[in-house]
Amino acid sequence: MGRQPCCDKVGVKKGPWTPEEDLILVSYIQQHGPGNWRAVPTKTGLLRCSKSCRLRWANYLRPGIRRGNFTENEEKMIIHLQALLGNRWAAIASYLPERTDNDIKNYWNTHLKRKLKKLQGNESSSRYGFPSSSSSYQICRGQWERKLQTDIHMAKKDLSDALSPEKSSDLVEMKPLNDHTSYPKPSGYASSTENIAKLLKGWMRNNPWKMADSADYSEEGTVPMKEDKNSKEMAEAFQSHLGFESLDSSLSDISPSMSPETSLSQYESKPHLNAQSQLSLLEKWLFDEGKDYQLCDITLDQNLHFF
DNA sequence: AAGCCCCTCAACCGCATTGCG
DNA sequence: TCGCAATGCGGTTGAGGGGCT
Repeated sequence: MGRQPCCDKVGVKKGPWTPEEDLILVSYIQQHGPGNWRAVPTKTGLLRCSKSCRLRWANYLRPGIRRGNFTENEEKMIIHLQALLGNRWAAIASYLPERTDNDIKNYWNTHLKRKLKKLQGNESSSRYGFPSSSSSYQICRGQWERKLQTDIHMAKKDLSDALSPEKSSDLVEMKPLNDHTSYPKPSGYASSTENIAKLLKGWMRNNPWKMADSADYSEEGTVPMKEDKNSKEMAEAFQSHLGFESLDSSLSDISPSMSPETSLSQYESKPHLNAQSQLSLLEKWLFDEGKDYQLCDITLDQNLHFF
């Protein structure tokens, strides 16, 4: 017996979303918060299936998404994570909080895959300058796996700490780290989402499940601009909780601290603290390992072994 | 200017997983 | 424990835009 379709196919609209539909969806989520997608089409009158609504929100309308212009560091992270995790785009995306899995997947398929293949043809010219013997590759994988286990263990510990009663209240109040980076304006129809951004303005302010700092949501997809002393303190506390110093500036562009919107989305679909913890751990690992352990022995062409 | 080709990315499809009664 | 509904995820498609001839 076949699975029931997620929605009645009759009368369901398909294809690109119009600005009007976006506005309807955003206003609904503004009032009710994301989730219960099944109810969205009936409650909003949108002729879209629940999955389409969820996807539209998750990949496009959700605040805090950065689109296009992947930095070189992001590129490196994606390449390494893809080698490590395979095509688990959602998992990879959890390490790049501003990127959606769909975006990463598209970027991989359209840019990186080709790039790697090109480089494979030119084996001697490893862009990252790593050796490519198979033995070092095996050692490297083993090190990656051991390191991953350690990180998972640490992440679990973070989680259990976070869930302990005496700490949980602190964590609820923990604010995201803001670096006040402006997100680039989306392209294409996305520019129409300036309207959406305007609609979203004040959303966090009125939202019962809003995050701290939300009152400063600014126009056109930028993150809040106000420096909050408390958030700095919390950021420091957070980093000390993780047990290492601030990431260096090379990381800042791939890990710009999370905007309230991002935090919101993480509350929606990603484990906030744990994901952030793992993110930081992995970032540090990815960019330190190359120096300290020569762990990044995997050349780009070796990544091809994984797909 | 017109036609063709290629690339990008938003969105769809279907399977997997999770949650709940 | 089971079955169903809801949600998540990854692969794939196709519309639209840009570049080239």
